[in-house]
Amino acid sequence: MSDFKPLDPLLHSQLRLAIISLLIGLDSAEFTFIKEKTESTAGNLSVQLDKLQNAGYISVTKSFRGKRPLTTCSITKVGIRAFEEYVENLKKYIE
Amino acid sequence: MSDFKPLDPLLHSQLRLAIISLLIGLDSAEFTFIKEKTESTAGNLSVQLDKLQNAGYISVTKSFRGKRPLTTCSITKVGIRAFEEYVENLKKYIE
DNA sequence: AATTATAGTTTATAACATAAACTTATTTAT
DNA sequence: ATAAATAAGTTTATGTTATAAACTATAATT
Repeated sequence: MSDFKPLDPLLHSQLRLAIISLLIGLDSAEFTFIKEKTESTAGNLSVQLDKLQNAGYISVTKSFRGKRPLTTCSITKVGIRAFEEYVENLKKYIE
Repeated sequence: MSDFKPLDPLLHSQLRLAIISLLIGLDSAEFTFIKEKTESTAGNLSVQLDKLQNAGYISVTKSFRGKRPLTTCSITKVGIRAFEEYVENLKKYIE
């Protein structure tokens, strides 16, 4: 029972894992907030958010605050489930 | 204190993590044993063992069993320390 | 009116993970 | 004795990734 289960490659990435880790504790988060918390560059963040969204792990809403673009993200149920499974599998590697 | 510390890229890789995870519980392990346990291909394993060795995380000894080549690996103190730190950092992401 | 700041997106590139092909030697079968 | 198959890896090729750099568009400031 000490098998190494495959780790979801979408989550086994430092930045995407940090994003999900952050979102799982929040209702939603803004692009700039995620950027600050994860200390990522905007470009990298933009790309990784896209991937998570395409996988259905997060939902991304684009709107405006005043006249400025505002990108808001939140984790989906699919994302939560994927994260839980990832963590479960990962633990076999690190315990 | 919920900062996302950088994750050692050498360990944040499914196969290398599995290798280290395996070796940390053993005195040493043979190439073929690691290959079976991690369900990796020989090529991939060979490459990843090289990387871990170059980083000083494992030591690799090449000898012969009878007339066949025999590659034996074991984790080093540096490797143990790196793994411990990796796990410590990783936990911030998954707790 | 220029410059700087905000909020991102798109593109380019270097590193990576992985599989496929290859090497060298050893058994086993014909 | 020779050919085929197995063992134990290594090397090379390739497709993906992560990341940074460059860019776009608008807004605020000097």
